[in-house]
Amino acid sequence: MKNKYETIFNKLVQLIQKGQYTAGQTLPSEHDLCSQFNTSRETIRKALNLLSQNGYIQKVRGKGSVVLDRNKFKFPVSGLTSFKELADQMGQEFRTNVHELTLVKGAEDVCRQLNCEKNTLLWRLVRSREISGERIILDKDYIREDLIPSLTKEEAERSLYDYIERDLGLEISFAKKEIVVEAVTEEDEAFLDLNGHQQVVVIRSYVYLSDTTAFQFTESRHRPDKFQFVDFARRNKV
Amino acid sequence: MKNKYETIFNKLVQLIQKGQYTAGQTLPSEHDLCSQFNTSRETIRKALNLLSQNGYIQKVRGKGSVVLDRNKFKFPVSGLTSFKELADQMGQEFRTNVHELTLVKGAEDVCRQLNCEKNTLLWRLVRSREISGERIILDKDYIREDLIPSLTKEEAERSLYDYIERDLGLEISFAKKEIVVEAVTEEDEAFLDLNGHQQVVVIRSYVYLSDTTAFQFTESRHRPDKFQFVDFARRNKV
DNA sequence: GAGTGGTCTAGACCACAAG
DNA sequence: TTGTGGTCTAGACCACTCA
Repeated sequence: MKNKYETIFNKLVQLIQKGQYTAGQTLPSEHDLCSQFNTSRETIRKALNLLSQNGYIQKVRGKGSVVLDRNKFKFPVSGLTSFKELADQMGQEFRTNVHELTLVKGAEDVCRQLNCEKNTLLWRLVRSREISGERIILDKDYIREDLIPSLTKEEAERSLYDYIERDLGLEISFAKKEIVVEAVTEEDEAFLDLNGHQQVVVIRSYVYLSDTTAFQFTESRHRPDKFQFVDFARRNKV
Repeated sequence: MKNKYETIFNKLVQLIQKGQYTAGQTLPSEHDLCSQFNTSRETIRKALNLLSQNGYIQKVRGKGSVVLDRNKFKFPVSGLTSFKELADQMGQEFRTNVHELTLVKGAEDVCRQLNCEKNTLLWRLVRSREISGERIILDKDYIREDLIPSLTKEEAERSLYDYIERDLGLEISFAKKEIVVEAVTEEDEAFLDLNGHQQVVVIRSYVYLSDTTAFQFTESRHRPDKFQFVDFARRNKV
């Protein structure tokens, strides 16, 4: 809540969620919003761009900012949504089991992805995720020890992102994700309730800090019947 | 090539691809770019935001715009990439087979998604996609006939997006995609080379025009061993 | 302290939609 | 014709990085 435009964005999200503006209506014009929030038009436009990027509105030239039916879009997962955020959003009961938290010397392929020397010390963190009593997801994380020197089972059980961003003050900047389908491994069979499934959906993520260093590689393995990915794509406009 | 900032964006992309600026280097400062392109700083910043959104650079406060190693990110599929664009990008040989192009009365579920009355006339288009001689992808499209009155097999074999955007002048604005894994259907078995796979990866897309009307629903069914999805996510900044 | 990007302002002109 | 959003300008001040 520092930036003016983020503050305005948050305020408008609240209003939309409260039903002040409903789907199909238009928001007040940019000119009006300037008066309401006592600010310049470019600042209002930044706030509206955030709304647009998050699927709240669609801007139509000559008409205005049309409020979208966000229920149709459920939740935009594209982005850096963590398991905790996701489970919170869906109102599901969930549990995290930490199976392994060790320091290992990074294998060649992992280190290449993390842009560090072979044999750099890495945290290896293996967690299974339980929703409604079933172990659905197996998360394997590799994290650079030189960047995150201390890491405990308790922090891993809560949320890694919370710990890294809130407690350590590191800023996560962007991530690349890759989704493929692969055959199950022994690890999958050991830690997941597979219900006879032979394949899992694998999401590999590379997470980067705001100084462009890669610091984490995650492999998230999902039972296919419980996997869903939602992406909300826009055409480029700035 | 109308907008100044898009022109500058395209120019900078060219320079990066030609190796004028390589990974790890920084671009000239925003101030310098203002002089070079004889424009204002906000305009330069819009061009740089496009570069950032497309994974070419990362901006670091106090330092500059760092050029990223885009090979590491291959191609960002998140967005409205069509099969043709994708195949072009990957330099693969591909072929499209049109199996069905008919006018049908929309079933209830499809019409609800397309935000139109039940029994509205819809084009039903079924295509399989062949890469290196294997039929890997089955695309099923439902398109509102009132918006796209004429549609021929030839257009469907080329690129639907080309036809809609270039020939009809309609502007595609945004899309929602959902990815799930499902059991194979009889249609899959008829039109795909499944190689014994029992499940397919299903991408359901809802495509919207710039006036917020939904006009297309697509179900894209992929053989799991050939499926890959790459997503490039950023933190919100405007 | 000099240089970088991040935010913000108060204008301007344009393209487009709708009455 | 009026009102809308889209683009663009020429400044300003701030926060951050690095020598």
